Amino acid sequence: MTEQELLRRESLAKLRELGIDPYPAEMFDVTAFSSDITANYQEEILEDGTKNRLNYHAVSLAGRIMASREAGKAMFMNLQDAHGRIQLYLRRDDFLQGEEAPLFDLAIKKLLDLGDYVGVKGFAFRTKTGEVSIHVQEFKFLAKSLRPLPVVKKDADGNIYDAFTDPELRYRMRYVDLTVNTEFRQIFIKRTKLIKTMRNYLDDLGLLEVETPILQPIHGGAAARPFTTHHNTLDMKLYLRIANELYLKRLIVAGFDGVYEFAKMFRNEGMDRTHNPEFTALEFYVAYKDYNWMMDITEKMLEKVARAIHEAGGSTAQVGENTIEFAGPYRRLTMFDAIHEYTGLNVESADESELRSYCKKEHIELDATMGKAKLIDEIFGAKVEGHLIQPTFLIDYPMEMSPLTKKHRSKPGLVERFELFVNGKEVANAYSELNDPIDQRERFEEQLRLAARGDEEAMAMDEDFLRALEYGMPPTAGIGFGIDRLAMMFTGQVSIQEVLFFPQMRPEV
RNA sequence: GAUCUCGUAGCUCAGCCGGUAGAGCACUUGACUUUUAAUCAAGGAGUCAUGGGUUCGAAUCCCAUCGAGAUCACCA
Repeated sequence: MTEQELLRRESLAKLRELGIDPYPAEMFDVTAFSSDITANYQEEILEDGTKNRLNYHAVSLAGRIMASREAGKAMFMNLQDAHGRIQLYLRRDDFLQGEEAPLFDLAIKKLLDLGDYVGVKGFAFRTKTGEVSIHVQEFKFLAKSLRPLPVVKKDADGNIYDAFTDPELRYRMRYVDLTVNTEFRQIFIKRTKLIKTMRNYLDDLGLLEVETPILQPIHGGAAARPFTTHHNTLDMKLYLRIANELYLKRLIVAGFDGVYEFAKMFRNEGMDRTHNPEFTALEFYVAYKDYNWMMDITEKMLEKVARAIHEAGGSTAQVGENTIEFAGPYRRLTMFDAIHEYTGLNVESADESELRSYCKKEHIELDATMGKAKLIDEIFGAKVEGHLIQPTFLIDYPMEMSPLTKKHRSKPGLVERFELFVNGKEVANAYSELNDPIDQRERFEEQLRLAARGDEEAMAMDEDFLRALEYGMPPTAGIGFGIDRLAMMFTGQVSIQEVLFFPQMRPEV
């Protein structure tokens, strides 16, 4: 243990010797928050020049002591509660009566440490230097802190000194990060606002919020490597879901005409600043709709989200240098037109060997198993994706890449699919859902052929899902949103770790 | 998985053409009854990520391992 930790444990023991419980069980009645008092405190100057305090004559607040300044027989502290900070003013004379006599000199002056949770009662006033403060009349230890927090100081101009910035420590000890770097709390508050706004919007549309299995015997609905686990009683392999799509569609078969789920997904793949092994998706499915309807709904929903999060209610979000406008309509661009626009290639008429030689020329990595559809996807990823800064619906994908999507109503070889790109990143993926069970079976069989060729991410045949489709699924539109990526965009963050409370980390030694 | 950079006191960092460690804040003791990055005086605190090597001698040079970040690959 470090010197400071040992000293804090000694303080803890001494408090107990004084009969002060450092971890009292009874509740502490909080009647006010720091931010309300600093914002609303009022006083008047009387004719004789004395001050008359107009409100907060008796308040009770609780939080952590984050700074302490002794000034002779007086003391100033900064108390941090969930809403902000307020200065406390304590005078020795106020604590000299009766049994409480040792409280100031011993307990408060010597045994209180930065980071301790305390409760105080007193009245608000304004100090000589103009700061709204609490003149403390009663002081109670609520929880002792046995480790020193990093001390971050800010001067009058707002310059920050000794900021707690090491990303490893911040992510491993988010409790320290958010205690000390309180501005990061806003990211998570905005994230929750994002989810709530979406939930309210879908509820207003009449959709039903549902929960579907995380442990799945067949990992379906997306192309990704899964986490595997084992159920002892059933003695069977189970997968953590990589998607919930096939289960939500079963519920459409069941007769719910609109369902949604905010779902943690798990994918056993690389980690970087936009990927965490577990992440959150919103998927929703609505019967009797198609992907055109879904584009309209997406525009409306994201505009609502933007306005809910934007401080001034605007419909934009700032990501680095880019101001992103979330009010629709968004540009709708076919996959083929997009590639033509940014490369001059006509992929529709080109054959596989032409695409291959283009990729070779542009140093786009390939392998022999890639078919034309996959090559198109690679070219798109390398040449187009990064340019799509303002929200753009990329529509009408080649069928081979989209085994769960309905064939295009008028364009042979394509499917009714769109992905929404914002700031050069995919944030949503939507289809007119394939509901023809015979077509769906053929698509699964094609996936099996890809798997046999060595494609690790090809989808598995799901006989139960096919059985459900055979009973009949109405025409349906469905979409999945990457909530973490949206959260990054709406909070201006470039790393997914900044929008996850507890990003995945390697174990500490 | 590959490459590059980084890991020194509780925090933020300096020291790195080799001679067993420094600063600010935090901490301890003292002074100060309206201070606020409080101030003033004195003091304590480190297995320099871990293990090995080179050397008379390693925080410093070399190798390996662990952890982190960035870029790339896979993916959302």
